[in-house]
Amino acid sequence: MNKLKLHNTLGNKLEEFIPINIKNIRVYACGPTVYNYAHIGNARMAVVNDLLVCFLRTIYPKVTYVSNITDIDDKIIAASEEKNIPIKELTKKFTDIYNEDMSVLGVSLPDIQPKATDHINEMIELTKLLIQNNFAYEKEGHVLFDVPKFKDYGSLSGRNRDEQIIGSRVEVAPYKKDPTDFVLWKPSPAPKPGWESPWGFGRPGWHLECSAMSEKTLGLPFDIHSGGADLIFPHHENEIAQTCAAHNNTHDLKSFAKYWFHNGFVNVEGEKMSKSVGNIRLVNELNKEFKGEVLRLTLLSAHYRQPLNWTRNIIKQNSTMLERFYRNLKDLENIDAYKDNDQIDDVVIEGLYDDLNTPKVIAELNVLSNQLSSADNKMKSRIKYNLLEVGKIIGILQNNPDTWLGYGKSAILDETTIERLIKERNEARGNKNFDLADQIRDELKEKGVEIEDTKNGTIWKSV
RNA sequence: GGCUCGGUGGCAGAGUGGUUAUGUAGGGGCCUGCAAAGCCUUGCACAGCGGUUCGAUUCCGCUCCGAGCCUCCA
Repeated sequence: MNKLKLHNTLGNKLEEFIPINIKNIRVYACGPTVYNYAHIGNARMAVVNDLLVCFLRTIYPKVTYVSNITDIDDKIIAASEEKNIPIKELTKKFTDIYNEDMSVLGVSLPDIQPKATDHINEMIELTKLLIQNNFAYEKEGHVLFDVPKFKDYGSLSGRNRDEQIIGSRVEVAPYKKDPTDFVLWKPSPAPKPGWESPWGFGRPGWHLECSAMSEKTLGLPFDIHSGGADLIFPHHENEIAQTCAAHNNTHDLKSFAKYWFHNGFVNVEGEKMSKSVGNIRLVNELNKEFKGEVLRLTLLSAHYRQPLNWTRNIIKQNSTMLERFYRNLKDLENIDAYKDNDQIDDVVIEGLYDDLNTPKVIAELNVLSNQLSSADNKMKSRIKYNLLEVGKIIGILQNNPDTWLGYGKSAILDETTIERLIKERNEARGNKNFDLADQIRDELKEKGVEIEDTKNGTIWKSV
């Protein structure tokens, strides 16, 4: 029996996943700040977590997946002012675009997608608790978390407070008692948006929302808390401090979430993706050029914790691979997907159990694909079963092969015309008039129709 | 400066103390009138230097190089 192992950032090692409550696995992923189009890095987080949740669902009867939308934040305020669009309108627009773009990549909506602005009260209550427990203090309209009081601060990211102060490159705000203290609540002078609170009109600090929303939607403790690797510090470190301190569980960091799951970064053509370099790859743009399934497979072509270097070349390679799988499925269209024990081959599925090793899984699918040429019908049936069932988990190969490959569909020519031309060409071939035959083929190619002569006759597809 | 994580064949990317990763690209061949697809076949690897070992790409140490975080960031 396979056991799921996941890398836990809290402890920094591979651990067997043991659910808190086997009847309901609870997962929280830090979602996007919605002030712009999502880029391929956002997509990696969404796809990896979608895979995690989808795989968990094959093991456990119920999984509750929560991923938030951050809809109040300095960058949003700045974007709203710059574009002169009300914040609500801006965040609604980019939330919708985010969900749409992700769905093209085969990412399902989370079960709950809470918004920060719907949880201001919870954040205020949490802040009150922290003040009450003497882990937070108010100064100049700010409420700050008193980091030195939290002994285990830094455990997640593996750094200690002193080193951090020495290495710090930022000026310390005058209202902070300690350089590492962070904001829970801050003043928000009009026209900036804000809410009434015991500490005056203001808005929450960034880290507070995820502490509030995860507790509200999932209860404490929950199983897995995830996000991009850059969130380890300070965001997740601060979340742990807030939640544990608010509940006086400062000696048990796992009283918040048991497993911390982080995906690696996406680089672009070997460089960090950043606005200054101008190499941000937006999902919205990529979706216009490539099939979502190709992008998804490309995102899963490296292990989720490894950096992924996003280049045109790897998209092309994965596209070719995916097309081959679909050709396999096309060749297998008259074979039923079936396997005696109704189980995915162990050698194939074990990669997923081993910290979601998708490159291993994909490699094993290729091994199966290579066996097709010499397979009998029983074997073919098994291979088809594996392709489809594993594809279901990792989010590929669920389309109709004909549709995916473009067989029998053309945007330019109508079917009758194509069939007539193919017939004329085959007549020409029969008469050994190959010049005419090739001429017809070229003509079709020009109109985006490619033909293949198979032993069952000529078939055509759009390219 | 501190804390992480890496350096595998043209490219991408797993893994392992001794045996083929896998894909893609390239070479050769088969099939085809020719294509396309398919099939067969074939190069090319484990940054460097030490150590442990019968044996290391895999473990340990050092060196070099790269990336991320420490400030908003997926």
